Amino acid sequence: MTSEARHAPAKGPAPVGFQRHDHDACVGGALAAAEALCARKGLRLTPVRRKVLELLLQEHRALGAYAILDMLREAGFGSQPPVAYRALDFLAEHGFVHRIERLNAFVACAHPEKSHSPAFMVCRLCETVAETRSAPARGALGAAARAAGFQIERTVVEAEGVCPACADQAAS
Amino acid sequence: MTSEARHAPAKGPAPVGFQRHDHDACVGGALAAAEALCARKGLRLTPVRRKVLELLLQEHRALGAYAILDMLREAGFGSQPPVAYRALDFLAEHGFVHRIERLNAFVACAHPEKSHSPAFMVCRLCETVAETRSAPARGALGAAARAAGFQIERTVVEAEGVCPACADQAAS
DNA sequence: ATTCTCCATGTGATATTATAACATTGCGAA
DNA sequence: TTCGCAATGTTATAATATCACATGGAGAAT
Repeated sequence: MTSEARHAPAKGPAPVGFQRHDHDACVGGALAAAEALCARKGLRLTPVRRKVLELLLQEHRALGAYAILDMLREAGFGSQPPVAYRALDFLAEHGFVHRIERLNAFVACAHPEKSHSPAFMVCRLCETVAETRSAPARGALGAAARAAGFQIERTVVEAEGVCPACADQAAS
Repeated sequence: MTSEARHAPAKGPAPVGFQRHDHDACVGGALAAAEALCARKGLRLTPVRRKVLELLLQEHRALGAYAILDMLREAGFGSQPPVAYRALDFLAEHGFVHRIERLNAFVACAHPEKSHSPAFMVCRLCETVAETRSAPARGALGAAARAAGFQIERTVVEAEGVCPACADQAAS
């Protein structure tokens, strides 16, 4: 047995889709893309909003609103909950971040360009989150909804399990 | 426009799968089944636990822990949060109720007999919840998980939208 | 250029959801 | 009997989220 039953949740930038990658380029690119998108759509990516997005991109995993709030405080922004929640609401509304219901936390969107129906894989050990796409309304759920006359507007799909890194560590 | 934009959340027993049905039989049957199942598995369906299950079956929609707690108090049980949470934890662990992450609330399971991977349809107007089955690990999500080496243990699938009753009311 | 309006932000207070920690009780097994 | 254990009760507190209202700054209307 290893000395910790649970991994430290914060150990350097975590993987996207559990893969290592060039993180600085990833963050910079995503921020630039977000700015371009906001400019095109007439949205205001204000300093707080930009900072929150940057923090989430930097971490590359789900952060709670209060963790974000702490970081905002350190960066010189307001430090009351609504500051964080408002920025998160804006970013989520426009698809730059997603809320992970299972964790009451937020994660930067992996492909904010096109609107999509996201699905997440959440590691129960290290809380890393990977995003993928889903089409839940296409399968059994969609059929049930049509049968019941229920109009689906949005779907929450979150798989809980163990990521490759934690599985390796547990096996060792 | 009707006089209320949002339905009252509590108006008599709400539908299962949005259909009307014989509710007393439904509650009684489910309670009896739960007792039988507990007896078979050596689980203790104590008075608090039974009461919580009964309340959820009776309401037939998602209730928050504190709503349940109020009802427990009225029924003469302990009135501190752990009383409700512990009963809910037990019931959820053994599949008698499900937690709706989107609402931070709980709903009685529609088919507790067999273990299953539930999916929910949650009306954003009246908060009625219908349960169906899903096989999310079978589709795109499963493929992504296999590709990433992620081991799925459990899935949360919740569709948010408008139920038939609310859609009718909005159209009228 | 002034004023107006709107949206974003800042702040204090509070609501809602959830858990920690510890005492007590009651039941079945040793 | 008494031991152990699981369930319950209770106090306190943590974590998450929203309300309400004041302030400030950018662009439009005048």
